[in-house]
Amino acid sequence: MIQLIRGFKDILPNEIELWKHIEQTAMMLFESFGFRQIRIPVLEKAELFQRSIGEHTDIVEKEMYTFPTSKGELITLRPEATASVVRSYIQQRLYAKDPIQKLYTIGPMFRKERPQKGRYRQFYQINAEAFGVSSPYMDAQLIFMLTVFFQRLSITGLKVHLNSLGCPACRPAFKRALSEMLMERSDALCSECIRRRGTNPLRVLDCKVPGCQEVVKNAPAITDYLCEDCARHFDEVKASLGRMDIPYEVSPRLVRGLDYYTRTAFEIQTDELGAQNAVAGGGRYDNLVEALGGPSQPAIGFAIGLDRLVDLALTKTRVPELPPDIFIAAMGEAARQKAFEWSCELGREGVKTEVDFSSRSLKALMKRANRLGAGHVLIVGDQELDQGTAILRNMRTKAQAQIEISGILSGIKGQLRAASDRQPYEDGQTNTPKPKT
RNA sequence: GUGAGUGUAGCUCAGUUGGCAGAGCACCAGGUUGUGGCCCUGGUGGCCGUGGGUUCAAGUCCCAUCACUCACCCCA
Repeated sequence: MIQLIRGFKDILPNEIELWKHIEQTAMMLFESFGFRQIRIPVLEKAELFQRSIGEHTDIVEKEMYTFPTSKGELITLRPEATASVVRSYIQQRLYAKDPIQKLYTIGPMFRKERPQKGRYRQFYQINAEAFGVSSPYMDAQLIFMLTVFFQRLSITGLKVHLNSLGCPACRPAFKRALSEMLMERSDALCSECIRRRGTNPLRVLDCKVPGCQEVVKNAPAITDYLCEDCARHFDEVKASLGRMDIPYEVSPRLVRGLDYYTRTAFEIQTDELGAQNAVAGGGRYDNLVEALGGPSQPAIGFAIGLDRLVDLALTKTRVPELPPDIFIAAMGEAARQKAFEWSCELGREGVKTEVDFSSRSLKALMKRANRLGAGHVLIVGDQELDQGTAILRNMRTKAQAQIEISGILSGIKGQLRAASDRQPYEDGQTNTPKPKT
């Protein structure tokens, strides 16, 4: 048997209803906030990610799927979406029409990590990026939008972690102070952190090795080193969140693994998913557009981890079920021929129809209709064809009605409409079993 | 990349000191000759992850390998 690749997975129809529900919720909400969808490629030049994410990040150092083309150019399966959206913003000159662009995108990302709960080598994200706005209101609005999103899905138990990473004006001073402090405490650091200390000292801050945490406890806080502008920005983000009653926690050791972040960084975490607790994360990247060869435009964005969100939503979010409106149970070849024609017509007209073309007993057909959760069954055999009528059974009330075969399609639609008027969409109190795949 | 755990029917799992591979659910059929769910009866379904070794005999013991799971690292 050929198996799928390690860390990859199939998402089966049973789960897709939930995925669609989540995606549609996001799209509707984000569009209410002025975001528009963009679709970007899954493959990009390796250089795009190296330059945006940063050479000394875990992602670039060891997690990217990178291949040479036949011409020898290195291309990479995107490990994240922001770089591509920025590339598109620049390449398509979206800024020329209007520097303010609010964009969202949904799709798979790829990172070659060891898989575990909530972490796959192909995983899905919803990304939102806002270009051309430097105001802290934008930061707060994005976070607000995220919290509304999770509320709509009835996801509870989330916590917003907030930090500011400063800017090129103030971060170096902090880095220096941190680096010096880490040098003094070399004895207590893990080997990984000793290596990182030189290349990317910020990363030592969120190391979970007990020894390192002990050291980090007494480390300087970046929020104490912010320059005046960054401090004011951070204060305004916090005040704005407060104004909208968004609870948050300032986490001075939240640094995030991508180099391009400036100022605001945030993560939305849960404690219900095991070790992989970040459901969404993002931050401001005011220098990235220019660094990748575009105009000097600020930007901020976030990514939602769909796989993890689906895990949470599995127990929390109600998804409307969509069982068939009607199942056609036909006995005998002549009846099956009719069933074929009617099911084609009903499907074309948007009536959710199931039919079984095999020659099985009525009992077996009824059983199948029941299992599929069909609201009605149309029963037709030689007797019915002779009489020019068929039987329409309401599976919930068990009521059966004769229905004329001439003009049967409009007859069926009328009956279904009447039944759903009497029994409007409720909160799933029917005893129809969940359809299986 | 590192560590631990688990691989037996479609699914969840039993399988004793090594001795004929099992249960529940699901599926199919019958009980009811043309009417679903509940009940009863029967049936289909297995390279016991794979390869090697020990043994008269291996699902069981040993070695290797692959896969999955969880955790570390890091993040969505």
